[in-house]
Amino acid sequence: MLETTDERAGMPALSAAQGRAATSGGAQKRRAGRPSAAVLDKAGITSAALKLVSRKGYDGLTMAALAKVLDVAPSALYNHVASKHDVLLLVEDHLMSLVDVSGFGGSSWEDAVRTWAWSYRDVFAEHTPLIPVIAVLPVTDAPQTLAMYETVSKGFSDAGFPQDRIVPSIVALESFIFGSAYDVTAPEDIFDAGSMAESTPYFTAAVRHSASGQEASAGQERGRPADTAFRLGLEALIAGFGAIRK
Amino acid sequence: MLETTDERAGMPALSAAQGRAATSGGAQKRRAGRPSAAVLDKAGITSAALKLVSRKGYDGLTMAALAKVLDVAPSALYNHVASKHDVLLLVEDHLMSLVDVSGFGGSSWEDAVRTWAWSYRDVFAEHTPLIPVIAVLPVTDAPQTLAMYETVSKGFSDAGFPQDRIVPSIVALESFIFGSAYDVTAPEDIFDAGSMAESTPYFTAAVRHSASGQEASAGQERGRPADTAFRLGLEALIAGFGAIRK
DNA sequence: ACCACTAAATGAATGGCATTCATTTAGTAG
DNA sequence: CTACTAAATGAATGCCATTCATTTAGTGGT
Repeated sequence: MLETTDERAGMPALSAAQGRAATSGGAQKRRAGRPSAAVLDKAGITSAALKLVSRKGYDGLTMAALAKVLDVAPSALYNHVASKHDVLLLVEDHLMSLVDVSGFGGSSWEDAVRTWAWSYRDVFAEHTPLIPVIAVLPVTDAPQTLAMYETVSKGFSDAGFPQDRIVPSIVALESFIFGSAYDVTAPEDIFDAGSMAESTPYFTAAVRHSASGQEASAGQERGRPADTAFRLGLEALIAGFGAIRK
Repeated sequence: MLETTDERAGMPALSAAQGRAATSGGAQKRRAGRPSAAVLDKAGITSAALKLVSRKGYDGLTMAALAKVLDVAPSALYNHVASKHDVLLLVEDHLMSLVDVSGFGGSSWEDAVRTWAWSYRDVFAEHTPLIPVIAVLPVTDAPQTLAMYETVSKGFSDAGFPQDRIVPSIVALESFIFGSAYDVTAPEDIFDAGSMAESTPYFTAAVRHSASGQEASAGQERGRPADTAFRLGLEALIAGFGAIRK
């Protein structure tokens, strides 16, 4: 009990506890005490948190704001999650189900990794504040995350990876993906040396030429500087790891 | 004025504004009003922040705690930095000077990159809360950071990299380094699937075999799981990027 | 020598935040 | 009927970054 309350359905995650704030104008407040029908559950909290994040960003994700969206007192949340960190874990695990692992099983190992890595990066580029949470998250209590690892592990195994290289390879790819997700959110002028440009001639020249290298792919899909760097690194990792297979 | 106050010396960064709290028992408080000799400066704030972090971690780095270490009222800090974020930038830039770029110029490009990447990862593994700050930090107001980029850019240029590939290559390496820094801090049992192990056979097997792969290097230098993954990824990137050179 | 200005400190707010606790009410097991 | 547990409210609590009015000290100009 206590943890199994909402894991039954798995996917839908948008079931109970909606509409009150939407249908009623949020007018008459609930009186104190347990309501006849439960207002909150983990699935509802998760989807409300996602809505809130997409509207207001992670700065706007406060327990108070979350409670307001759910038309509930902030303290009520603590009957369902132990802390704000818990809420972030719920969100994180939900996002993992959005990562595209469909290539494993169908496509070649190389193409499967490409599809997986790009979608993984894209998902978390929109949620970089979760990266410190994920990167250190024991997988135990994150079913979607575990499911992703299982699919990817099987893909590597089927591709002929020696057993003892599978986890390190995945970890290395993930590290690259997390770092690259930050890169997506960096400002365009991140490498503008400003007034110190004269004292850094090599760097300044390299930045200038990378910009002109970009012009070729202007208006293209995946043509931002962050995409160029990601593609370059990813292809190197795929080539390097591909050579490990027997 | 206003920004140039402490950039003069560059390296030492441990000069002014010390000892007051250490020598005097912190007994008699300073009376209000500007003191004859300035108590605070950026170098002092930076080194106090570093001390505080090493003693109490980043959770312990609060403006109040920092003020206490410096024997000053919290509001006094705001005469020297605009925000806590500013303090983090000072710390970040100082840490960049600890990254070992000495390989560029002496060693082969491969060895220089190895030295640089390992030390970069090691430094920030101890300071992961700064990663979200760095990854998105315009380089303009971070002199040490800029200096590092200059040295590395020159190393890549001298090694025969085409100009338009230098920045993307460095960015890709950095992304991998940042992600890998998190990995160092992950708990040992991060991949323990717990009760769900039966439903994830491929993943569970891979985790088991990666553990036994580790035993070989038990007690070794750079033998932790995070080190294995980092080496694997780094060597793949070096090999892949090395092929770009003309 | 005086005056205006700026720089650097104190100390007292301010508002936001996560979290806790006492209380109330509703279902449920014996 | 009676405990007990679950799920809500609402009123604290304590911490945190930041701001502001005030005080004092040095500095440049006349």
